[in-house]
Amino acid sequence: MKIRTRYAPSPTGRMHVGNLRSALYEFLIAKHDGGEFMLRIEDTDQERFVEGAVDIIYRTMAKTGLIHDEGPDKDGGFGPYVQSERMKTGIYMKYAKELIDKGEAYYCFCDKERLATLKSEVVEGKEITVYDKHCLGLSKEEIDANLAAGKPYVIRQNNPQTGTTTFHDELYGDITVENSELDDMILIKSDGYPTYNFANVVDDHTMNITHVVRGNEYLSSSPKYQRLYDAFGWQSPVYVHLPLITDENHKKLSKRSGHSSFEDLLEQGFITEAIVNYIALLGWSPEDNREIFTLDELIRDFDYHRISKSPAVFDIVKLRWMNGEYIKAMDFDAFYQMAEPYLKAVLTKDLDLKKIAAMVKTRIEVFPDIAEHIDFFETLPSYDVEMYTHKKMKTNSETSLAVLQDILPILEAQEDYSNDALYQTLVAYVEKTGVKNGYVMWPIRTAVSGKQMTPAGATEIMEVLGKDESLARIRKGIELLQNA
RNA sequence: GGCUGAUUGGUCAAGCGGUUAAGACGUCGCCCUCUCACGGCGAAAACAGGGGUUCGAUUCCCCUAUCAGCUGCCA
Repeated sequence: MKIRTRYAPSPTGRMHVGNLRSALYEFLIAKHDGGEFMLRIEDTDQERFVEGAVDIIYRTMAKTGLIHDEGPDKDGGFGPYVQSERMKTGIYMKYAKELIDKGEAYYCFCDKERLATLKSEVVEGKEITVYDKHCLGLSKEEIDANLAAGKPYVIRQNNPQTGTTTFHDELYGDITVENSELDDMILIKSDGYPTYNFANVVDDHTMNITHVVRGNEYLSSSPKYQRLYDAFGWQSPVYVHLPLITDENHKKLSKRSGHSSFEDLLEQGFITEAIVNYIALLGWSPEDNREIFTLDELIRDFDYHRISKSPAVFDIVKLRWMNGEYIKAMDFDAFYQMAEPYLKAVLTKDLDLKKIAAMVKTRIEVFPDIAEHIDFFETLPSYDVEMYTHKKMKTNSETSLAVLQDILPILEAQEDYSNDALYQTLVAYVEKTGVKNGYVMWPIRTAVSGKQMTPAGATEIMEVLGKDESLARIRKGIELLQNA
């Protein structure tokens, strides 16, 4: 039987990397097996629903290539399954009533006031409530009367108070809990919507989901879901619970912890493929030591049995490194297309942007890094004469002044300002005077850039700057050194 | 508090009874070099603690500690 998985987000905001990773793993598990992947929007909480959140999910899935295989018709393709839409068919209520008939669930008419009296303890500001099965004792007549009177109700699961329940997770093994620990959770809310707990089970079964893949935070409520499957007489799916992704403080990622949503990362200059690649490795590793994967390669190599069990810290430093690897591997045209806006944000003069882009390609990790490398092309920054002193190059203010004064006429006479020609000229000068390359190159590069570090050497910079600007900057350097 | 889970260098992570305990990021050093970066080479850096089981435990079991998640008419 083909594997069928689903990504089931609730539309409450941007997709952070934990959500994205769940979607990715669910996609990969299905695709590795030649199976099918579904998208199901879990919007049963009307209060937390955020306008536009479904679009964000949609955009993110499309951009990352996690395309679902099935769903209601939409724009000539497949839309997502949407729980609020499915609810209109009465599916959840139908199944809830089936459970009531079986004695596995019951109507509960308790109001908030009564529930409040059940609160037993306060731990870290959280009140602990365990429902006391009060309404389980209602007679058929009482229930009918309440219903007829239109009294608000919920439907609760009826869990036994003795014995144990066990379910199996592919990663964590058998997990057993005492039934007395199982609260009678609400299946249908008083607004008629199902809770996640219930809708999830009903949908996964009716959609023939074979592998339920979800975050670790559901591990402790899974026994309750297992009881639901058992109550219906349904075969339970294969469970794969994923370890949490945390921030650098080892706390569960949330919308406030940094800027770790997929769209935030894009805005910070990360590449989609690098993000997907990086998060694939956050909780999973291949048999070999490879780290760079395309989506297709992930599909081919992904074995969910190798998913780890312990939480992983989202490390933006390593993501930056990986992003840099992707940038270096890009072909130049694709790189230039993405780099151009960042170049133009800094450079307004008529300069050869492609040459500058090429200089910077191996030096950046994310696109916004470009700015700091190229600002000197636009205007010569003011700099200190100390910059002419470099121990390894054996240069200082005096030697630099001498070199620059000596070289100036040669550069003035030079017609060809291409990198190659300039380099030849300077190397010839170096050989003639018997000094080291750096002894000459350092002062020139300093003069034309005004910076300690540049994305290219002296001659490449002069090539881009052109003869007039290069000479002007060198003269300015001489002046600076003379006045020091 | 209760329940469940996790615990290999700062981070990701291999290992699935016997290893000099991989590799990557980061850090540091060296080489390359017209500076920096790229690239190459190298270094420092880990099995939470205590009991078992075993000829032998990072690997299996128990306890403790720590961390996390759940404990909602949220998912």
